[in-house]
Amino acid sequence: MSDSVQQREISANFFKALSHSTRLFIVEQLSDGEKCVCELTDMIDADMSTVSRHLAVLKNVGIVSSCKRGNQVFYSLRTPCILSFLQCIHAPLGQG
Amino acid sequence: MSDSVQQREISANFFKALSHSTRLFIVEQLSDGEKCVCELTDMIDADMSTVSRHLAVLKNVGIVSSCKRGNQVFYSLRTPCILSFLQCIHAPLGQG
DNA sequence: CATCTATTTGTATACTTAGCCAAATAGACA
DNA sequence: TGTCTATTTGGCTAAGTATACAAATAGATG
Repeated sequence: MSDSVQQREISANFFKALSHSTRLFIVEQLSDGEKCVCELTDMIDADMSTVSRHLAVLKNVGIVSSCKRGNQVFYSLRTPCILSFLQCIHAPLGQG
Repeated sequence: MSDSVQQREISANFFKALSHSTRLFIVEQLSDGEKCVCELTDMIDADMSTVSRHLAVLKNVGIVSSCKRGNQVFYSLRTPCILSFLQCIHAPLGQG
């Protein structure tokens, strides 16, 4: 498989991870600093197991990383450059 | 629905449109200038109906626009800023 | 060690997406 | 008008995704 094909698959998976509003919400929340699953669950209208699965999706593509302390798992944003993406998207989409 | 909730849905749909390697390929091809469906179909190992549906997905979220001339439909990139996204993604993902 | 809290994973269900083939549509042009 | 080419849409199937609930796991603490 050529480099560019492989790169497109990586990018596609990256975008797929961001293609759910709950996961975008999580990314936004983590831009303030790390949060544990239970804190995020308090903010999201979904079962903790669902939130955990969303976090796993983000982690799989490298958008967040996790760190266990005590019996809590803290997630943090590994690629803050996503935040500038988000701002960048809004502008062009609004233009037409 | 609050503005930010709505904005997240828009962004999520935008990312969803980019979350398929065939569609990323199309975006790359269109960065060179407009192409008709048949040209794209020649480059992609899929039925023309499939390519047409991918183009419709991109058009729905405003990533491409279309223009009919004769009996051909030409698609072009409306948000070239996606190309800088793509470059931007690769860097952070490679970092760990 | 028993048990409590936080998290993840198994499983089932409902929904969505991708793909193909075939049929419909639309323009060009004899 | 009839027909050819380009494109889109209908309908189906297979595969993937989101979600909840329940069960399993792991650390903390009595």
